[in-house]
Amino acid sequence: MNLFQHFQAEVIRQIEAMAAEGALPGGLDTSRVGVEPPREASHGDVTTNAAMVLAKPAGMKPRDIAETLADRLLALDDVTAAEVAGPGFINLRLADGFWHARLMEILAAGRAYGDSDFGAGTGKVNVEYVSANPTGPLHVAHARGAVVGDVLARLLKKAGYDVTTEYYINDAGAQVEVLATSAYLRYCQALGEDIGEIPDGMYPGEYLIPVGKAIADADGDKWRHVDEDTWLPHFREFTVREMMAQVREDLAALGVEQDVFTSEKELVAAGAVDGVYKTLSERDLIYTGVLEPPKGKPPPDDWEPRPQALFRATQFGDDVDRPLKKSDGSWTYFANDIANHLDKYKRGFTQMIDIFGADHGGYVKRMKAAVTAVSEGKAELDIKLCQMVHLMKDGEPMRMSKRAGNFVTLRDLIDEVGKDVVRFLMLTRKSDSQMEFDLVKAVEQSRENPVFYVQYAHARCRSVLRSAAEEISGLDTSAEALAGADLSLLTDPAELDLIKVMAAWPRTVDQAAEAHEPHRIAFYLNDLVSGFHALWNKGNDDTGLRFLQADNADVTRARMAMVQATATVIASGLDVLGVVPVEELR
RNA sequence: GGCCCCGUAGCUCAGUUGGAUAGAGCACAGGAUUCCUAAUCCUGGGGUCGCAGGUUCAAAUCCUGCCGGGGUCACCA
Repeated sequence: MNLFQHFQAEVIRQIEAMAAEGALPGGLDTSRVGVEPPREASHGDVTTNAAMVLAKPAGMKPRDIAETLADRLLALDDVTAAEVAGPGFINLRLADGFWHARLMEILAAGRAYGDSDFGAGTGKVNVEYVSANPTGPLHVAHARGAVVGDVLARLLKKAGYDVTTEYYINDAGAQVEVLATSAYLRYCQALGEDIGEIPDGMYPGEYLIPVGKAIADADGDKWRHVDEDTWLPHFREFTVREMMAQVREDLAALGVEQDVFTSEKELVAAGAVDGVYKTLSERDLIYTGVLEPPKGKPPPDDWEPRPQALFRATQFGDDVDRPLKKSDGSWTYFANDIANHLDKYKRGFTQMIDIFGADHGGYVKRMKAAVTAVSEGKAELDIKLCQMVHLMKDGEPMRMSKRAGNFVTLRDLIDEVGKDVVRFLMLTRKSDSQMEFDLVKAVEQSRENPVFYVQYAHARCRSVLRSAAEEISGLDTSAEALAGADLSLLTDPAELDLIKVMAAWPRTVDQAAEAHEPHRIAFYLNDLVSGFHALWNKGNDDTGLRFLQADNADVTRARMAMVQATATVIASGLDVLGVVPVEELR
């Protein structure tokens, strides 16, 4: 239960009742009435701005509305206080029993706690991420986008959205030709020829050596004595297939498995781009024009003003119209990507989310413009830009040179710190902020390391539950048994505070999903867990607060219910992050 | 030069889509362990929310203009 949503509905019901009694004008717009946690915990459990939002349209003073509304809210079940404060806030305090009921809810729901129907019925959502060139293994720069996309998708699913995850394979460009040629060199090498240095512009990576060898093993020297036109298609297809297999393997190692892989090449071959061109032309959204060279900076050496087919992106908010064809007559990447997004629209997706690297920032407006155009405004595209990740080692920046071939692959990173650490830490910043990723700090076991901090709390919960089962005979610590505990024994403010954080989980899920901000889950977990560690340590000063009370089975049972619930909510959050909660730390 | 992102405590960052007296961690100063893992916790100081206007009951948040950092700018993806 999203308790804030629950009380929002109550507040609106009371407003309508007031209108019916003539205490408020009828037909007021309640869409801006919000129910939120107060900024200050001392203000209560939930707060509403209703009186302030309604004051103007109702032609009344906020405090007058607030007084009446507060009286009505006080009469509700579970509300123990309703105070008017500040310019017209109404602060509610809720009964302990309400919080105990939330604990029951958690025990009953298990890790599904926080699942909601928030996004149900809003249409199909497509999340596209990674979408790297199949020209080599994924490297660290892809890690952030992969995690952000994957966790966003999991988050949206938890919030009830109908989600499909997708990888758009950029297998149609010139880079793929270069890749095939590079693989051909390795093929010659595998046949025993001396190929010398890999020429500039080719892919020098060693990962192509096994590809060349595989072809040599399979086909012998049959490609050695034919024209490039003959061998190129085979090498292109074979190598791309190999690279994609590796990409999928690397993603799987990160815990990422996408539902749909769309090939740019196949899209083009199927005539999808021609279709887009035709449709847009018919709607007069394409014309032949000449672009101006960029101002401020000297234009590229080979710049020449030439007429080309332009999409009227400016009609949809872009800064300039964008070219659809290259000088050799083939489609631009953009043209193909329009077809990609139209294809998604045709497959029924009205909400699309693309995860891009920050270097594609300049591409955002045109892609949004294109989606608006091809869907005639019926589909929405949100683009999340992931800023750069700077790899560090114990505080020192790690300089990576792609030319020297010593760039760090995604696989290297996973092997070094583990997939769960990569996944969690990538979400400890909002995606549009740059971040540092320190290989040493990532595996440190200290308060500074949020992954550890959260895992430690979960392990502590499990540890207490194990100890309780051992030390108190006859104590059943299964969730089912604990659901029968007398929770009214949980009365300490510190205990209730922890339960309140747990009860905020469903709202966190809804809000993070709506905002498309998966990092909020990591921050929530940090908050939750710090509440748990704090309560744990209160037992140092006050032994009466320890979870385990050897001489009081009833209290222990109630506290075990709380500990079990804590572990459950942590696990529920880690599930969204795709991180496995640990039973113990070693 | 255009566009996009960022600018919040000494440092690293949150800030619930416009709410009340702006919050954490690190660092600094002090304190807690006969105990379920002290791998943790508690207390304290520390701020012109880059600057200046504007919008309104209310702005770190929205608008405009500057300043600083990063990214990007036909035909690559």
